[in-house]
Amino acid sequence: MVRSRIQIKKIENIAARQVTFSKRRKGFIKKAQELSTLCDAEIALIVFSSSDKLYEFSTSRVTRVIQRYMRHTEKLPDDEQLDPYPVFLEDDCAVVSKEVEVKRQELRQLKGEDLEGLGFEELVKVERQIEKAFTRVRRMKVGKLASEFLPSLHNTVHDFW
Amino acid sequence: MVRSRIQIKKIENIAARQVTFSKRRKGFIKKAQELSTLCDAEIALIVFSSSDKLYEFSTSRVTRVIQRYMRHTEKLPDDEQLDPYPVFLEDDCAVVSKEVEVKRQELRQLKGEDLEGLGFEELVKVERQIEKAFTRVRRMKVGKLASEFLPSLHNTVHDFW
DNA sequence: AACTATTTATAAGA
DNA sequence: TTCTTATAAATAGTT
Repeated sequence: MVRSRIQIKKIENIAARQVTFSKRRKGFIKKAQELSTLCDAEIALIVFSSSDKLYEFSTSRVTRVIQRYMRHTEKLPDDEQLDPYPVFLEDDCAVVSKEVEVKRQELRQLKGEDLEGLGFEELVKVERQIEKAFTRVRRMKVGKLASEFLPSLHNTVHDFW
Repeated sequence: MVRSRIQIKKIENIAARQVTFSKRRKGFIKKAQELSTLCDAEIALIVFSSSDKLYEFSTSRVTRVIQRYMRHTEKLPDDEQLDPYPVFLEDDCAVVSKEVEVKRQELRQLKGEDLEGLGFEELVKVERQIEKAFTRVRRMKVGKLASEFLPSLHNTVHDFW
């Protein structure tokens, strides 16, 4: 890039890394600012340094953009519905045992364990299930937060997402 | 910036704006990639064009960075391990039935269903479980992709970002 | 923190 | 959209 061209790979020297981070972060955020202004784009930018410091930029509130992002990504092709819940057939000890095994397996996979037997496509399905679950849980959590802990801040919290 | 210097203000001509957006977006995302690699930073980047199209970049999953951002700004406690897997006690039909119920409930919750009965702290736990599962599944999926489909394209895929 | 030789990004034009 | 190219901007190494 300058006095000499550099390789784009992690800078191991910590001091040098911090210097570069500081310089490039400045340029990077300037680019974000220019792009958003010139092109009327809504941008949110979250950066955690290797020393765990948070830097952010956004044309509006970061959380507003995040909210827009969530709305956008949740509209993704909704093919992949959750498999219909297996029907419980008979109150029979053997059948029940079998179901325990099935549930255990399904549960382990949703926990990200026991994945070795799955092919790529199946992994993608599991991933989508988890992604959806995550969205639902988070929404519920934020709702709880609002109703249990911050009853007087409904509007604030609601806007937050 | 080039043939002539420009003012940083909204480009009113739509075609020109789109051209600039396309060019600068590319450069901008490259800068994000370089910054994250050189400085070992975690970055998430969300861009909505003026025509409402979404572009994103992230060193990991966007929602992972968002979650870290939320933790950082909300200062949520970062403890909470996974509950140990419930032990299967007796090969007894009643117990098995009971376990089916427990598994069903756990499974529904991991799928993001049936969450009404949970309090905030429990929801945080479920969320973390899901987050971990997602990481595992994603890692497994990428591994599969590499080994099953693109054994000869490692470098290409790696260089892509 | 400043400097500056180079590389990189890019505005305008084709 | 893609390419070309002159010039502005960013920045690696140095001080």
